[in-house]
Amino acid sequence: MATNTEKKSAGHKEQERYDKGVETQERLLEAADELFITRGFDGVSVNDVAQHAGVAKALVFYYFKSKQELFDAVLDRYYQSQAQALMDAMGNGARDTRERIHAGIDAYLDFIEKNPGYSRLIQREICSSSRNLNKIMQYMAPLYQWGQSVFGGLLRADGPLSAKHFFMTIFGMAINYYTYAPVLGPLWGVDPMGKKALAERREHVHAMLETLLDAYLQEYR
Amino acid sequence: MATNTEKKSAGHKEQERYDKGVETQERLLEAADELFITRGFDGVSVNDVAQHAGVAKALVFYYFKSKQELFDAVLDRYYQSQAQALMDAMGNGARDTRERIHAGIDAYLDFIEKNPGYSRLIQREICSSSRNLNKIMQYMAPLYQWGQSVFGGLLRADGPLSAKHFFMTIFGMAINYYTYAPVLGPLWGVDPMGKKALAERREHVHAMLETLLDAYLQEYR
Amino acid sequence: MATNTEKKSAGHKEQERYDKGVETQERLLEAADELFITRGFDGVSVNDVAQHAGVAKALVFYYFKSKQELFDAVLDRYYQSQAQALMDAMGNGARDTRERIHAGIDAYLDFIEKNPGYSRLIQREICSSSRNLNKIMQYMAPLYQWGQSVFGGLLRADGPLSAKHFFMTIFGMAINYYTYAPVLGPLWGVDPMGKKALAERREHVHAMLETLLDAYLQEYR
Amino acid sequence: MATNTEKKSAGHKEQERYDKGVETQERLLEAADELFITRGFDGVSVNDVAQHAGVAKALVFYYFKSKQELFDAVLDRYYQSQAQALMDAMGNGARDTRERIHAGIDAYLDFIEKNPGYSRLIQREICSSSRNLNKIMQYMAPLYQWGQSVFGGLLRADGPLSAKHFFMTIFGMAINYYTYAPVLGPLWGVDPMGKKALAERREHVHAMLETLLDAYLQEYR
DNA sequence: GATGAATGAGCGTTCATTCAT
DNA sequence: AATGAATGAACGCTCATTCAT
Repeated sequence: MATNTEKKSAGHKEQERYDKGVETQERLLEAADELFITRGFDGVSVNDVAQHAGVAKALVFYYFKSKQELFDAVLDRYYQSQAQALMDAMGNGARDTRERIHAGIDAYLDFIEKNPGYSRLIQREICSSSRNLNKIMQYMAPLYQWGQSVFGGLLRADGPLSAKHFFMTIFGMAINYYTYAPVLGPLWGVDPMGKKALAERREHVHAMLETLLDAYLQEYR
Repeated sequence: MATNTEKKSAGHKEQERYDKGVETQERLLEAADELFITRGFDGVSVNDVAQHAGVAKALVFYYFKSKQELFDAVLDRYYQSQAQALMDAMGNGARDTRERIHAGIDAYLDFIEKNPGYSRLIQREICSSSRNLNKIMQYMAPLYQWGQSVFGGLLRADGPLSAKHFFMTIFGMAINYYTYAPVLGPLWGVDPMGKKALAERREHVHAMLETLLDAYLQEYR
Repeated sequence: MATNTEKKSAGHKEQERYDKGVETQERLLEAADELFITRGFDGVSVNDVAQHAGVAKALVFYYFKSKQELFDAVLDRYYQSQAQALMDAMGNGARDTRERIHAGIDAYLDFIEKNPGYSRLIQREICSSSRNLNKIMQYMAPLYQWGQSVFGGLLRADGPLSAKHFFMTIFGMAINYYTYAPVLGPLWGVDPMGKKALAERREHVHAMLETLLDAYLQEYR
Repeated sequence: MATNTEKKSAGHKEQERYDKGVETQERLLEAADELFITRGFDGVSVNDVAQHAGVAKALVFYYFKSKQELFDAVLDRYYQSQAQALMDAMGNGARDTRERIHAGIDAYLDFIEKNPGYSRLIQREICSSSRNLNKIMQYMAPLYQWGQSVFGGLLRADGPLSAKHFFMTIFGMAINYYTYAPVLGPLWGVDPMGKKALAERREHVHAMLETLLDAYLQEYR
């Protein structure tokens, strides 16, 4: 089966054949990505995806054995190719706690700005509870671990001022702007995802963060 | 709308039938509410709603001429019957700014805790951009206005420390805990919607708020 | 719901509405019957059935919640409306054993001749093992009981000359002619389901039966 | 067919490839055989067959230009390689009529016991009338001829006691036990295809046969 | 006000088959 | 000889919606 003996060392013809499948699969993922993000799992039909990718509907099932698996593949692609890079950026450097926190938030904001669709996709799935819950846990886990790694040692584990509440507060503060962006446009009269607006928001978040850190992490300044 | 416009008095037969109709419509709304909240617009069929309400499917179209209109009606019911009450609570009293802010946040948290489904429903719709955008604007507008009314006079209108950013930060801080509740359960090992956990969260939010107000609204103490 | 108060005692208009559904369901069963018999479960599509009945495909699922249930309904209809009549005919009368046996075989042959399709349907399902096995058991059970009731007392329970082997032999002798009828036509050059041929076959079976009874049930002559 | 037509000798590479092809085709037939027998033509997909054989789906169409032709090939393989052997066994020996009949039945029972799947496959096709009718004729023809050769000279050609009825009776008596085997298991509480049960059944058939021969072929004892 | 009957369009999925390599 | 890629048609089934009563 995979013996592949002597095949004349390939040449570009061979290459073409091999690439064809991969390329098609990639095109399907791309199409699925765009559609799932804007309309959600139930709002997208397999036909939509196939048409958007310019292939026959049956091909979707040739590459992904079900619609659900295609959806998972879209999520996994994000998770694997980019969330990892995010964690790397958050973790590296041996700076002090304050710097690590600011760096971590920056890395996370970088990630959201680069993948606004992914954030919304995840957010929507969370609102639908149950289904895909473990996929979301997979997404949250590294973020939460980062939160524990920076706040865990400084704040108590329970109560209103515990590390976990702190983390959720900062997380919400950071992500909600992007979630609500489509509404903020008409409301504020500016493009909230424009370069200038994003920089301004980032500055705001860092300022808030600094204030809170001043208040609760004084000793680690 | 619910003003019950007398209908020629009619005799008790008429009255009975009229009441029955109102009651049926109410039952349909109730059923739609429950289902749309947990599964979203595309995840619920008209049949589901009718069955859940215990009436014939065709009745859905008798009372709401399409599925979309039923969905809108669910949203409107919330908006009209409850969001208004929320705004009232936020606005009333002539206390000083700090108190008004804390009172406003409390009123909003009360509302979310009482209608956790609605929050998620709205959040999900926001993630789907475009569709129902004006419905969401309708939801956001009074909140945003409240934000302007308390922060507008104290902070400048633009830049990283403007009122609008402040509002979004507090809003995100407050709502995100509830949005992520389904994930926090497994992650934290406690029921995040339990009485004790909710009280703790509320206390946390007020503490964060106090800290930020201390830093940025000193002069209005 | 089922209160149905005062509906003007129906009249033919009411009657029409009621009949419409029953009639359509009946037409679907009729169509399914014809098709399943000639082509088997897997050889017939729901679309085929609907088209054959002259209704929309979706109606099939309105009346029968799956293709399998439609199939079962076809089988049940036979079983209930006719197999019962068969058993009645086989059981009644207080004649002696020989007469009861001949009468039973006659009743069975009557049944097969009247429902040649059903026999073949059952036969085919038997060849496909497993699936629908209990449906077939349901069909066989009364026949087998009859066999036991007439042979059980006269022959031993085990061994080559036991009642159960005797029953299977007579059963096979009787039914196989009808199963193979489509082949016998070309082979014999006559219509094996023609009136004359059927009478001849029946006479043959009785003759064989008589011979076997002479040999094994002498004492009960 | 399997005469292995030398193909220019070619060197071992050629030979290898040729053998591999034959072997693959054989493996496909084997897989198709198993599947068609248990699930019927419509219950098996080309994909099933290919997977069961461990080869690519497209190969099925390389060796058998359609699914139907693969099905026919399965039937033909049985007919050619085994039905012939059956006929040989039935025909050979120049013993007297009685012995030839018993020997013929034994050979047929041997065949059924060795190929229980084939019998059911044929039986199922018979129940589906029309389709594949000539394939079935091919199967029946030699059996029928054997029947004519042993009974034809002794009994009249027409009427209830004619050779053809006699043949059908014995044929049905013999084959039906095997056809109904899946039902007899639950019904009798024993494995009807177990060694002991088969021997018992065979003894029964010979006993019945003997009784009938005693009655109708006395003069040829 | 309320229902059962009916439908066409679409759903996710599988089919047998073709083709370039 | 053998394969992966590709497809159009069909599969069983559900959908939102209409209509006569």
